[in-house]
Amino acid sequence: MTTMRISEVLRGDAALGSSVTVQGWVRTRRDSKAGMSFVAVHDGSCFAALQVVAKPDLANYTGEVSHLTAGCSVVVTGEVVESKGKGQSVELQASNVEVLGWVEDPENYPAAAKAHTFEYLREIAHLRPRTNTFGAVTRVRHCLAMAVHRFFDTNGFSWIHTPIITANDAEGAGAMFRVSTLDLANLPRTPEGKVDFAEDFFGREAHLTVSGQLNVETYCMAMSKVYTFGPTFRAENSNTARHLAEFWMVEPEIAFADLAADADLAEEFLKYLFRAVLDERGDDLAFFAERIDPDCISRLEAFVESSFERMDYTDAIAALEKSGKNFEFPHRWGADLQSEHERYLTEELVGRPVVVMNYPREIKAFYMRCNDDGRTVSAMDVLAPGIGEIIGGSQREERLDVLDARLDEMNLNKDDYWWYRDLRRFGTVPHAGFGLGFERTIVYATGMANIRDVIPFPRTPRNADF
RNA sequence: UCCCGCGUAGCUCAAUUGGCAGAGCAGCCGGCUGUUAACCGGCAGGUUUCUGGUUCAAGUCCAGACGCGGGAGCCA
Repeated sequence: MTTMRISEVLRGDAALGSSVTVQGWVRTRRDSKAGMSFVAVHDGSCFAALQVVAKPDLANYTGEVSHLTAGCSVVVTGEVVESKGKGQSVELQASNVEVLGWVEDPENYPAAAKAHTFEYLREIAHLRPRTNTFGAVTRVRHCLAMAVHRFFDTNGFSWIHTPIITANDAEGAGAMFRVSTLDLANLPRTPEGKVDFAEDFFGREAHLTVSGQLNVETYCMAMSKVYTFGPTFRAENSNTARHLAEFWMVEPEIAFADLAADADLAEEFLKYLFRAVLDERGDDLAFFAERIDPDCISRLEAFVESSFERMDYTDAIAALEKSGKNFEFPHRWGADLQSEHERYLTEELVGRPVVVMNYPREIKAFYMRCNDDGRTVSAMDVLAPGIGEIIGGSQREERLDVLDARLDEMNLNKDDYWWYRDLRRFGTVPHAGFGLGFERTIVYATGMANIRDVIPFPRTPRNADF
C-alpha cells in the first residue's frame, strides 16, 4: 500500500488491482440507488477528483461515510479498479475511509458544493482554492511561474532579487506606499515644521518598490542577462478588473542589445510561457474553455503560432487615421494610444500580437533612449488580441550627456540618480528590457475576467483582508 | 478619482401600482438495484446592508452612510 497523489492515480501510475492510499478533501458525495456512496476526492494535484466507491460493508459507512459533505478531509485506502461508471476510467474501491476533519454545520459551509459568484468567493479567499476554478487558476499560475524561471535559466539569465523596500523617491512609475516606523500620533518635526524623516527607520523616506528596473540595470551591467520576478506595489486608487495594488512583475534586462532585440526577446518569452501552459495544463485549460472562456485554448494556440507584427508608433497613428473608424477618444501624434486604439490595431487591423515601437518622447519615461529623429524614444508596447497592452519596455539611454539632459528636461534631481548615472560613466553599453505583468499573463491564459481572481489574496483600494 | 448600476434565506435570485417575503441550489430526514450538476418526497432556514424620513401601510419611495460590481482614467 502506497500513498499517492490523485494525479498519479488517474494517470495510471498505480496498476489496476493494487492498493493505494490518497489524502484529500471531499468535493461531492453522491448516494446511489444501490445503497452505496460515490465520494469525489480532490487533493489539488490535478483538475479531476478521484471517485471513491464506498460500500455499506465499511465499518463506518452508516455512521460516517454516508454523512460526508463538501470540504471534509479524508484518508482513503482501497483498490484501484476500472470504473463501471461513465465519467472516469479508474476509481478507488475503498477498504478504509478515515475522516480527519468534519465540516461543522455543513448548512453554513461557505464553499458549499454549488455555483458561487467570483465576487462572493473573494469574501472567502481562504476557502476559494478548494473550488474547481481556483484550483485550476492556482495550477496555471504555478505552471507560468515555473516557465518564467525555466525560460530565463535555459537562456543564461541570472535571477536578481531586487529590493522590495526602496529609498528611490523618484522612480516615476506611479504613486508609492510609504514604509515607516514613525509614530503617526507623535511625528518628529524639523525646525521648519516638516516631518523629520531623519528620525525614521532608514534615516530617510522609504517606499515599497514600483519596479525593480533601475536596480536590475546595475546587475545587467555586470551579468549581461538578468531578470527580476517579484511583487511590486502601486498606490494608485484605480479600481478596475486589470489593476492590483500588489502584483507580481517579470522584468528582464539585456546588455549589448537594442529595441529590436528587446522585442524579439518579448516575443520568444511570451510564446514560451503559453506553450508551457498548453503542454502542461491541458486539464485546467479544458475547464476554462468549457466554463469560463470558450476561446481560451484557441487564443493561446494562435498566439504561439503567429509571428508578432512590428509597427512604428507613427505608422500606427497613420493606420488609425486611415481606418475611418469613429473612436470615442481622438488619436493624434504625440498622445498615448487609448485602449480602443490598441484593440483596433491588434484585433482588427492585424489580427495578431503587435509590437508598437518608437513612441513620442514627451509621453515616455526619462530612462528611455532618445532616437536620432529627436522626437521619439526607443520604447515599445506589446499588444495582444483580447487583452491589449501586456508588455511595456524600452531600450535604455546609455549616453550620460543625453540622460542628464532628459533628467533636466523632466525636472528630476540628478543627485537622486547618482548610482544610476554611474552606470553610464563606467563601461556603459546599450541595453534594453521590459516589464510583464504576471497576473495579466494569467488572465490572458485562463480567460478569467477579473485580475483579482488570479492572485491568491488580492490587494486593491480598501481591500487587504486575509 | 469620475460616471452608472446593485445590496432580500448559507449561496444564486423572485416579489406587479407602496398592500400576507418566495423559489432553486446547499443542509437535514426518508425513499430509490453504479452515481456523474443524480432523481423523488418531506423538513428547516429571514433584523430585506445600516441610519433617518414620507405613508394607514416600505423589500419597494426619499436622504445619507457603508459595501460590491461595470465602465473610464492611470498603467503592468
